[in-house]
Amino acid sequence: MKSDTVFKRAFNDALDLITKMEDGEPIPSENSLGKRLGVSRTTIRKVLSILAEHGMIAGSGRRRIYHESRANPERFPEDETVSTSAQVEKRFMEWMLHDNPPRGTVINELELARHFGVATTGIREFLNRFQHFGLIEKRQHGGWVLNGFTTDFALELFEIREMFELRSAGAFAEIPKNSAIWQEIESLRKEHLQLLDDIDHRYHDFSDLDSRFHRLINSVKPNRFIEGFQDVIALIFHYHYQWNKKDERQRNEVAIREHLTYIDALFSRNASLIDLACRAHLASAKETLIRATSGQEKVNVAEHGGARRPREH
Amino acid sequence: MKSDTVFKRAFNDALDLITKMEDGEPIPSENSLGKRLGVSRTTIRKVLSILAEHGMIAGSGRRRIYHESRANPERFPEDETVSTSAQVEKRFMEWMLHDNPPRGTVINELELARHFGVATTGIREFLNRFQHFGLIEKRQHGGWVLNGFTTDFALELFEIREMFELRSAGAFAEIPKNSAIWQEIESLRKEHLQLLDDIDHRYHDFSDLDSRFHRLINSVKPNRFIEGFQDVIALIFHYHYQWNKKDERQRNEVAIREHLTYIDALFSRNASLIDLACRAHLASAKETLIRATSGQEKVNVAEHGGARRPREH
DNA sequence: CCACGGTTTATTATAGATAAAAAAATTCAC
DNA sequence: GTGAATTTTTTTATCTATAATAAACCGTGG
Repeated sequence: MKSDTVFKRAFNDALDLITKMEDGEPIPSENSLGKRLGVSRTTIRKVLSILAEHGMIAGSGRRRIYHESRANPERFPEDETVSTSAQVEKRFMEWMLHDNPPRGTVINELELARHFGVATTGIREFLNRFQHFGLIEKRQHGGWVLNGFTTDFALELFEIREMFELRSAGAFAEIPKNSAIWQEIESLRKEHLQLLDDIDHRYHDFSDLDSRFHRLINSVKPNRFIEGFQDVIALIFHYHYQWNKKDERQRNEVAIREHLTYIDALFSRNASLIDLACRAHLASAKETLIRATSGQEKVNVAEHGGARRPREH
Repeated sequence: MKSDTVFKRAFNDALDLITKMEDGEPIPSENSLGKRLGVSRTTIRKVLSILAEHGMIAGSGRRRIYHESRANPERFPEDETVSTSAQVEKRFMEWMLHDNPPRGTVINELELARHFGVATTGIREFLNRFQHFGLIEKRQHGGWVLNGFTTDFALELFEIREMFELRSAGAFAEIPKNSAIWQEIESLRKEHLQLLDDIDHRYHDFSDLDSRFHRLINSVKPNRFIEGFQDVIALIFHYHYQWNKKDERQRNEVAIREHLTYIDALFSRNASLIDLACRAHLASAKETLIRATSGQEKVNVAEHGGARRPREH
């Protein structure tokens, strides 16, 4: 059965919205609410009907008004507002990056499902999507093995990341000054400065900004495979930032400054300056990630190759 | 319910194996048969018991012998020996490359499932795995859209392919002469020559050789993301070769000769020679693929970017 | 007429169940 | 006591079912 997480999140959001209104103020139309909260009208109607049951909405049809009441219904807990698949991703990544299970660990679908409190279908679906992130691998007769969040992983990830980003950043040298992209860069630059200004309180906002910045750079010459790879990067870093609290403020501040240098280099439209700034930033990001890995040694090539799943055809 | 395709293929294979035996010859042990056919003993036992029912095997336990009989049991049809997921892949790729549905076509799971004669789960699982091949994309509220097998696709594919392969091929200049890899290359070279020798009859064997050749090149400096990308390449070409029969013999002959030049360049361990041969071959492969695409124009960047699924976090 | 609420239909996300296949444990015969 | 066969247990592949959600359709009051 599909979970009603969409409804629950919408309900919470609607509650926040509605309690800001004046007593007696008319409720916006179902369509506009739907658009505002990013859900369908079906869901909005469900939310409204519950709200009405609680006596927070009076009237019906076109004549609905907010009715301030002491009966303040409870918000749904945050956990229940995220979809099963998102839950699985979160729990899995936490296990992976936090508990750091050794490479070679085999993954048991049923066990994981029970552990995460979801059906096996959810696990399977996740594993399939997650496959190309390089942290797990299919075995010949079904089943999955962990590759582990190792130094190898970080090195291979960054080899590709550097290739892709140097290619994209390099393209900036050729972009005419009147291109719209420069404004986007400039506005990101401002965001960086704002964040830096309040770094002591907002340092955890960097993860998202980082992802948007690198995506923007790689979007100048769109390539779906590079964009797909950005998803890998974003996922790894998203969870890595969440977990690795050590020196977080400090690390993020350094990274912001590197970004600013990088942005200046882009504006200069000088190919070698760009190249330098790009390499410098990526090298430092690599360092940070590698320090967080389990540092297991590289397996020899033969075993590595042999473990690969033979394609079927 | 899991399908018994493994059993059926094993049965067919066992039939082939057993009918080559002499009357009265003892049957190999269950373990060795299992190893030989690549299935578990459980499956072998099932096969043997059916074979015994047909009177092709006499005796039991350690004393099983082949008993030639006129009761020649029928092989299972080939269709029933491929797993559901493999079936889905095949049918989907055929639809994609052959019927060439226009980009933007939305994919209906239930409809596809009925059309392919499988449960929706099979379709979902395929779509999830297939996502990163760049031919389909997730929409915001669930559902999938086709990106289409377009010229754009081919161009983006080859941009990455070239990046990766130049990186790997370049590494050959540094490999010491006594490395084991040179023997592997040499043996592939011989296979190329053999194929060329009998090109009129065996030209369709090139697809597999091609894939093995490029995988070998990219295996010198192992990187899981590059290996993953080889899967994309292999899949596209596998089906492309199957479908595009036009000038097939001719095209493959040309490609083989390019490979031979490429191999000679590798043996030379001269970086610029290698670079040249690699580029030449990839350019010609790109040409071939592009001619097969539907040639739809590139969509503008804004729309392209906008269609991307926003990550949740 | 047209934007909005009411109603119906289509589609997906996810649970749950089960046979097939693999793996492990046990027994047997020489 | 060893290699093979038998039995049991574990795990996956795959189907079916259904609530949640989105989307389409429809009538009506201003």
